[in-house]
Amino acid sequence: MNASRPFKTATLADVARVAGVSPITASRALANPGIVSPRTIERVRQAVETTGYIPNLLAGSLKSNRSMTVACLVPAISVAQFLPTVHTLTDALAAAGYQLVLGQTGYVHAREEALIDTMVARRPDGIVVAGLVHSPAARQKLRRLGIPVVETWDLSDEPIDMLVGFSHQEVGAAVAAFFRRRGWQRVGIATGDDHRASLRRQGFLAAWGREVPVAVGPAPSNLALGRRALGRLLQQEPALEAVFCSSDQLAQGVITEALDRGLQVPGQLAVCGFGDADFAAHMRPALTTVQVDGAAIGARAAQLIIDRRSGAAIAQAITDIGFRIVERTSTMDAGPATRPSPAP
Amino acid sequence: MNASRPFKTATLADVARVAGVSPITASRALANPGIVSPRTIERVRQAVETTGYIPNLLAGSLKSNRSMTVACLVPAISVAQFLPTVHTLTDALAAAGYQLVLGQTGYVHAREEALIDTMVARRPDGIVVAGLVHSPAARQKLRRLGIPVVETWDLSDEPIDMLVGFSHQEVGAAVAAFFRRRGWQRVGIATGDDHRASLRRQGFLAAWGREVPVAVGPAPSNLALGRRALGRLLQQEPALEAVFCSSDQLAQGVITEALDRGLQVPGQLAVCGFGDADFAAHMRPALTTVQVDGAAIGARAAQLIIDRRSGAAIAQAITDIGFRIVERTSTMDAGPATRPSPAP
DNA sequence: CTGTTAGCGCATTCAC
DNA sequence: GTGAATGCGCTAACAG
Repeated sequence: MNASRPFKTATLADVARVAGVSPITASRALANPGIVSPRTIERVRQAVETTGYIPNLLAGSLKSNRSMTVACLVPAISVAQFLPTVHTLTDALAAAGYQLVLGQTGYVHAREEALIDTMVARRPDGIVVAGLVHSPAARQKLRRLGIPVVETWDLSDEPIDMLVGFSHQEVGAAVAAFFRRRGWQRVGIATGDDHRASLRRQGFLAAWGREVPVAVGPAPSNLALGRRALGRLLQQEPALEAVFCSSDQLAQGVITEALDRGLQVPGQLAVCGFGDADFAAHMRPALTTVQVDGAAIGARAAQLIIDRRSGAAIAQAITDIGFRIVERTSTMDAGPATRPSPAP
Repeated sequence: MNASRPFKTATLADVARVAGVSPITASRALANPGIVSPRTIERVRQAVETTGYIPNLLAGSLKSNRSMTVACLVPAISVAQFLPTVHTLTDALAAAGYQLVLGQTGYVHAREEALIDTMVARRPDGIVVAGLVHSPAARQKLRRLGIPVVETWDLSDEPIDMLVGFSHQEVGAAVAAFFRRRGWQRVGIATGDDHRASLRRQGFLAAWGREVPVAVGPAPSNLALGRRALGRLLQQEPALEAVFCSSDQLAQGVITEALDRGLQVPGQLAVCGFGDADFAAHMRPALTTVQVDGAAIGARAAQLIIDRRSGAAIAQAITDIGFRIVERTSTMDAGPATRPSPAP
């Protein structure tokens, strides 16, 4: 049965003794084989085997000041949006020997600060944040500490350190322009209440030029919230022609609710999502959405951290990864021409 | 600009000097305030403030042999199935001062072993695995090390240490019994190729008593794979009445494809998923599925690790968390009676 | 290519 | 209630 007390393992000193070398030679044989003779390496390798040695990275980190960990802060791991980023980040870092320490801020800014303190106490070699760090105190602290920080999934002129993201206002503006090109007049927004979704809404409204019906629900949004949102939008605007949703999950709910109410999508209602989730292209109707390469964000964030720690110069501290609108069935053939006369 | 070299922080010795006490007193004031005088605590607290001290948990861990980290191994973070477990686990552990270190095995058993080695090198106070650890070498190693291990989302008579899960064979058998009660004869299975999905399929087939059409796709499954799977099932059995899917995402694909082909769901085809994803109850038709309390698994796993490390006796090393079939619209009103004559 | 010395920052153990 | 000494396991820095 597994005990509650700490477990005892062979140390590097044990390995060195068995191999008949000094501890530092054993250390080098394992960490830096290039500068040790092949015969010594082999002896150490065998000693590792017989002793069942497992290195203690905690001890190594203390001396070398490199913990080989990277902290990753997300609002909640269940937010589908960030999954490809976390996935790729984890893999890319693991390939370079880093482990990812996960923290959830829960969309609460106060917790963000406390969480950063806890994370920093473990001396991560870098911190990757989904979104920007909002607490000024936390920003200042991170800047002073000089830990490599990558903020992601957003854009800012003054990141704490490095940034990989895109402009949510531009996303909103692009969707507004797209809706306008289609000739839709009566449009609405179904959105989560998180920071980035709000930016997209603002961008949309600024480009659109006048107020439109908005249904706001708590983040993270899902299909059920989308269904409710459409109900509220239709109350405000029974002749609704198009809806911009802050996530594909929300869009799926809007479409489900529309079809359930006998509204054709497309035809009577057009729907645009955000995120290009794996189901977006394959649902019926196929969902028009804003595609963001979340995996690329994770890969670039990992590279930035690794480069920074290896002393390489960072050519570009801010990367705008962009986005594009993927037009699919959910926004086709809808518009004033095909729109039946508005309900009373 | 953030530097690539290690950052320098005030140490506990600095705090002690500023507070005019010895380092160990400063340590106690922060970690064990109960045995230090209030005046001293206040002086130390102020010294922490002025120095900007951030404790180094790495150093503390080395001495105390408690890293206050827990390793969590999942096939891939993007597998929606485990998200509630990881979410709850992270939060429950954080509340007790533990941080979660995330690792992805990628459904590759060889990587599982290497990943466990890497994780163990950081001396976690516990390891939580989504699923069972399959590599015998890794099992043996973990057992010998005596680290608290919680295997989850599966059942076994001989867990490495502790276990919180349920029987996938029983799930399959329960769905088979459910299908039989409904009187369906021509049933099929759409499934991912991962271990647990295979167990559910086996359980289904054993209870069903004879072979049925099966469409297997790569894990993790999604909507697109579900669409393809239905196509293949219909090739094998054009008069298909009901499909058991290894995930709700897969089921969503099967339903989408069915509706797209003009098959009514329910009415002509019944579909049962697995997992009770957030969208299952709200999609149209509402999805009948197997509900598993993933958050409860995470909460119990956290509790087990915390109890074990605090020396508490573990009353129950194996917890069968169970499951239940949630009947919704997707399996209603379908059956031989309403089934049109089979296609040629 | 290998070894010696020293110390990372903290908490345990023992003393007072 | 506080302090001094010691060492957790490893690696940087310097020597040879």
